Amino acid sequence: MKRTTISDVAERAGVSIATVSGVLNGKTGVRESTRARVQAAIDAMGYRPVEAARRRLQRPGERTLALIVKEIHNPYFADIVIGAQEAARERGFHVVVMSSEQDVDLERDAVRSLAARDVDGFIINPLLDDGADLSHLFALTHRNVPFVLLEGLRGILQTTLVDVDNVGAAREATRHVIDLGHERIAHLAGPEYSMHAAERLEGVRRAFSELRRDLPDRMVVHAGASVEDGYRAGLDLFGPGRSGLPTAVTCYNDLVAIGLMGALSHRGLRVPEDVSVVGYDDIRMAAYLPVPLTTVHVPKRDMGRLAAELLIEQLDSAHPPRAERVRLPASLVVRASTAPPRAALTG
Amino acid sequence: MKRTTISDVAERAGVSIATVSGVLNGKTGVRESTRARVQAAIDAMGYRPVEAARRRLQRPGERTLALIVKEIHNPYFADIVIGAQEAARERGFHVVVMSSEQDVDLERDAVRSLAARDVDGFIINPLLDDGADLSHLFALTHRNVPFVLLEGLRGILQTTLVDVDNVGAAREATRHVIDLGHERIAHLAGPEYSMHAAERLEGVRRAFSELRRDLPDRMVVHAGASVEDGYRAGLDLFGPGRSGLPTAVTCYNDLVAIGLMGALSHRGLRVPEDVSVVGYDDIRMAAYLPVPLTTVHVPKRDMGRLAAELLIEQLDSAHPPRAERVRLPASLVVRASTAPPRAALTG
DNA sequence: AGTAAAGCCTGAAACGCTTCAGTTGCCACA
DNA sequence: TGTGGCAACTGAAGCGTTTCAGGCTTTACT
Repeated sequence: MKRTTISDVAERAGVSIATVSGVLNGKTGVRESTRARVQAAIDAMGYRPVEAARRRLQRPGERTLALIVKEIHNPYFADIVIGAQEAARERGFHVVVMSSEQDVDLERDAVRSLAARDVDGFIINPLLDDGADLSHLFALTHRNVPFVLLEGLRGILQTTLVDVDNVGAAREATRHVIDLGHERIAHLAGPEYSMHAAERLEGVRRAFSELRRDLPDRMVVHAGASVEDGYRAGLDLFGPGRSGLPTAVTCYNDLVAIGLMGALSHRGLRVPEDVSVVGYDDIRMAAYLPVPLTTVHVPKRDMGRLAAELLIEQLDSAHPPRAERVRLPASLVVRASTAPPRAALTG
Repeated sequence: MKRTTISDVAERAGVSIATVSGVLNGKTGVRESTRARVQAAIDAMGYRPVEAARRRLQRPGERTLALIVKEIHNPYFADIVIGAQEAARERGFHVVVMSSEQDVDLERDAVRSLAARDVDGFIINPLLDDGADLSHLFALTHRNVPFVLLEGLRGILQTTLVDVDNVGAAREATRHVIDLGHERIAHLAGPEYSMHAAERLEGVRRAFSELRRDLPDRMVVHAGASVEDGYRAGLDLFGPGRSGLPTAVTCYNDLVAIGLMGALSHRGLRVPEDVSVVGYDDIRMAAYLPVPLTTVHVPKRDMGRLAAELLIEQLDSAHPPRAERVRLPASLVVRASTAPPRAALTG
């Protein structure tokens, strides 16, 4: 069964396709009786115009940007979306979002399907897994579809990257708890193959090595990126029968920190009295938690804005897409979840 | 400056457009030297194929669903997205997300722009504001683009609606705290023109009226839907110099409840000892909070799945889109944030 | 050297729509 | 009755691709 087209409708209504087109587009100069007849045919046949045939083929059409995030649940991305949407809207663009949910195949699929839908440009927070098959990104390059990355290595791809100095910020966060007097500090690291996770872990390591201190392997646990991951890791880390418990924990992100705080509470430990907790991202709720979270503020909204702006700039200018790396500032905001360790207080 | 087309490239490379098309699509039967020459022309001119001209015009193309949410920050929608994405993927569809951010114009725009991009169907959580201008939805009906709603009145539109019994669930939640012995119960209601908010408030009212009890106006505050809204409302509700403070608060959603708990903590009040708190939605983190949240579990993922399934069904079947309302079960899950009031305990 | 088979490339139709210059038919007016 | 004007409609071109039946070269064999 072939799809019903405008000529099927025209035939059925006994008019020309031009008339049907007129009805479809609310043009004047169609007699009411004709309009009704055409509309009846449309309804009867369940006709639906093929938009592809109108759009770019005839009109300039609206322009849209696609934003591909790693996990739709993370408020980190929500703010980036908001920022990108703002900037895009100001320039007459729309933003559609797809989530790869940490699945490389989904990411690849998303890029392909959106590219086939004439999306004008992409903002992608890519999954950088082991093999790092970036063919879908190269395909974009190949077809002159511009994109901006939100995570990744410079140089790997000839394109723009918007991010923050994760190593530096994580170092600063770790330094904060060290300076507070903590000795046993754990780090709940993010997903294995995430560049962000690697960078933040590197920052933690750097804070230690700078002071010629040691970060024991057991103090680093790869937890994941969700509240539940943080909760699980926390329950485990502070499990019964454990000795040498950390007095401070830095987390991959705020979600993990929130989960950790839940676990601590369930273990009867208090924040910050018993354990100091540091997050990362500064998601909106961080400041409103029962114990406001000390965390690294990442200018997510600005990142979204900037990514969209740079992308649109590339779109409108000629073809040379510079491979620049824009680093926005990120810095620690100290709230109530960190304090000197009890030992230091009483000692 | 007109857009570069395939024939511009062909001319420049000194070949026919068919050859360029071949190169573009990686067809075999193109000499390496030719391919290189064509590719050079493509690169030099920054040529980018107009996807609209290929897609539906020639091929069947991939099918995609659009999901329009009210606020990208609410994890409620994240779960719906996940569910819809799962169901869609199983059936070979993609899902793109747009957020209206509580702005009717944005919603209208989103629908229009996506419809123009040949999205096959919509799942929409519509904004039902005062005037309730639904013209963009009628436009969809008019063009035979099927859609499923996640909020709204039956009958207003001839279409499918997937939701839960908000009135019943909110009633149950309120009943829970009443049964616990609370007398002074406040409700942090959602955004003014939200149907969900109205239904939930109605449920609260019903719980009271069934018991011939009174719900004073000052115990109902329209707070909004975010953590910050809950925090603000909480700070205000439990502000200094206030008397007759509530001993239990039911909230529009979990985010608001989280904000409220933050405010209570900052006011030196404890949950549930001083104040019981009930949320709504059962977002993922609800169970992992320091004080696990008593809340109404809404099967968000299932709602997403179901919405996608029903939509795809409509897509594949003939044209009669039944206007059915599917109600999924929602029920209270009692966790640690609710307890009998102190008075009741000591009394 | 002649020819069949391969390999490479092209012309033109087709995809489903919009648009616009006409054409037709009708009515009002002189 | 003739003329003009207008409203309603139509035919065909054109949008940027893909596709496919050939056509022209080259290669490989005899």
